[in-house]
Formats: sequence, structure tokens, C-alpha cells
Amino acid sequence: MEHIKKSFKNSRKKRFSDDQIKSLETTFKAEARPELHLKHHLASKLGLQPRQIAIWFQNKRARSKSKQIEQDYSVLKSNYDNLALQFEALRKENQTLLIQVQKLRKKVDCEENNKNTIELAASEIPRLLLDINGNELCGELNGRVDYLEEEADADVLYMAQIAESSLASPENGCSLESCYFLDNSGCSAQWWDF
DNA sequence: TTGTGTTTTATTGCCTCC
DNA sequence: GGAGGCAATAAAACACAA
Repeated sequence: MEHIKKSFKNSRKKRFSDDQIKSLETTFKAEARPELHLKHHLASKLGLQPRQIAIWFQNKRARSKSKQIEQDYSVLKSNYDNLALQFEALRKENQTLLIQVQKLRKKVDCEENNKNTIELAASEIPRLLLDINGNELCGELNGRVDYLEEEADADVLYMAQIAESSLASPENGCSLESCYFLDNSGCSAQWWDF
């Protein structure tokens, strides 16, 4: 610290005049790193020491650099904020579309289920009607029961496969809860209602 | 007027280049 | 090795609210 005190002991710091600053600023705009001869020229012109001119340009470059960093930061932040807004809007839109897809999928599956049930029941009716023997009717009914049990097993197997694939790749957009076979509340007609 | 924060001038030490 | 640039810092000068 002693050397610093010594440096300032005999020289009071004095701010440059407006004209000096103006001239320095003008030169800086044209040349941020002036040659030695230009520094000497400026020094004699402004009544300053060449060392003072050199220091002024050094400090000016430092100020200019930090100002530029602030501006760059401001631009980057603005860009980031805009992107964040866009991202949030797209995320919400994506969520809405996913919900729509799930509803439509549920509706389609329900209609297919109804169609299959109707076709199955329709194919059973002629044989049941033609069979007027009590025992054979029971045989037909037993066969029907066997068929429905097999179909139920197949459904369970299918559900397991879907659930497995859903868990393996949850990004496919069909969560376990949203899959139709676990939620038939939207399906008004069942095969046993037929 | 005074305390406090900001700006400006100046120094120091380190690094790179010739 | 000397010259010059840069980062970090000191300290004077200045601005301003209370």
C-alpha cells in the first residue's frame, strides 16, 4: 500500500475537461487502440501526458467491453424469454391435442367393440333358433359360454400386452389409465345388453 | 451537510508478442 | 527483456437522497 500512497502524494487526481473527453471519444470511435505517435499527438493537443492518454484508452476499452457484455446479455435474455413463452404455448397445445386423441381413441374402440358384439350375437341367433331340442340347446349355450371365456382370456392377454408396451414406452401418449380397456365408462352398449 | 453509491483516473501485476 | 494490453483494484471526484 505504501507505493500507492507514494504515487498519489504529489499528484491530485483531476478529471479531464469536456473538450478533452470529447476529443478522446471521437478518436476512440475511429481507433480504439491508437498507435504511439497518435497518443503523443493527442497528448500535446490536449495538454495531457502520453501516459494519461494511454490509460484513458485502456479504461475506455474496459468500459466499452463491459457495456457490450451487458448489451449482449440483454439480447440473449430477451431471446430466451421469447423462446420460453413459445415453449409454454406449444406445451399447452400439445397437452390439449393429447387429450383429444385419447377421447377419440376411446370412442373408436367402443364402436368397434359394439360392432363385434352385434356380429357375434347375430351369427349365434340362427343356430339357436333352429335347435328345438332342449339338450342340444344346452350344448349350444355351453359352447357359447366356452367361446366367451376364450374371448375374455384373449382380452386379458391383450390388455397385458398393451400395458407392457405402455410402460416400456410411456412417451407413446397412451398412459395405462387412459387406455379404453381399463375404462369403459364411455361405452353405453354391452354385449350382454343385446 | 453528510453518508453512500457510482464514475473516472491511475496503479499494479501478469501475460503475450516481437 | 522491453513494450503494450488487460484485469483487478485503489482512490479521488462526483451525484444525490435524506
